[in-house]
Amino acid sequence: MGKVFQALSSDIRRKILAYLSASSMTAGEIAERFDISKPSLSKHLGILENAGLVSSEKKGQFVHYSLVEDNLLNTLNSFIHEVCPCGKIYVEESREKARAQTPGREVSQTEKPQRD
Amino acid sequence: MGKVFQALSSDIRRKILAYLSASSMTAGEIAERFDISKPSLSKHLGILENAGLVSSEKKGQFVHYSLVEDNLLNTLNSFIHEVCPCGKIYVEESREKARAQTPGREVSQTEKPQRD
DNA sequence: TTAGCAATTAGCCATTTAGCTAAATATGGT
DNA sequence: ACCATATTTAGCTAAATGGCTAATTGCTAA
Repeated sequence: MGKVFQALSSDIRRKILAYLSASSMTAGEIAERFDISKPSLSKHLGILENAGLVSSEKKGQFVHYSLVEDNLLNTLNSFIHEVCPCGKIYVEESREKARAQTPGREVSQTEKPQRD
Repeated sequence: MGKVFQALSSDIRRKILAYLSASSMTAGEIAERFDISKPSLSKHLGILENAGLVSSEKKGQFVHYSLVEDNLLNTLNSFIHEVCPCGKIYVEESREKARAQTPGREVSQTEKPQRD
């Protein structure tokens, strides 16, 4: 778990994860998007992959990278349970109540994403 | 948000957060628990406080530290929505289905905590 | 007011991190 | 075989991190 948080501690690495959220990309495509040299980016991708947040597949001379969503979600979730094992349910219940009482007004970040 | 992840990237700082999850403590009490000098620990507490993950209150010659649960939950949640905005609902639905089909068997980390 | 304890700040050193350029390692096309 | 392209590895430097001890600040109590 330390490796995951270490990986997430860098601004550019979090941006890379967000950039990969919609689709897989080659190392080159990612490097174009961010103002950084290819070797530097390669190292970041290596760190993300080593943390299990990203997976790579070589296709010919290209390497395609994609997000491993499950690892991210599971790690953050298990961390939350480690650190705030008791308080979480009250926060959740509070938000549910707020949602129920003033529907459409509670638009916090923690609200469930809409169904398509 | 960068500050929060930076703070979370350290092993000992995550341990401190976990240690504070049950109750507030003075800097000295925390320092006793971890094999580290008081000045070093003080710096860690400063980083956690600066990130908004911990709050401090001076009482006489002691400084009491306590966890700020909300900031942690909100930051992680908003990050998740940033990085996996679309896939999350499918993961959730999948888990709900699994839970419905084999009640009592699905005990993953992402399951809701029990009501007292 | 002076002694003593809690906590933080200052100053120092070793290690790690993040960036770069140049070189090496594929792979594909001619 | 040979050259061009994609990516990673090597090797370097500057800056950040994390630890320590010693010194400082603030408070309590004798």
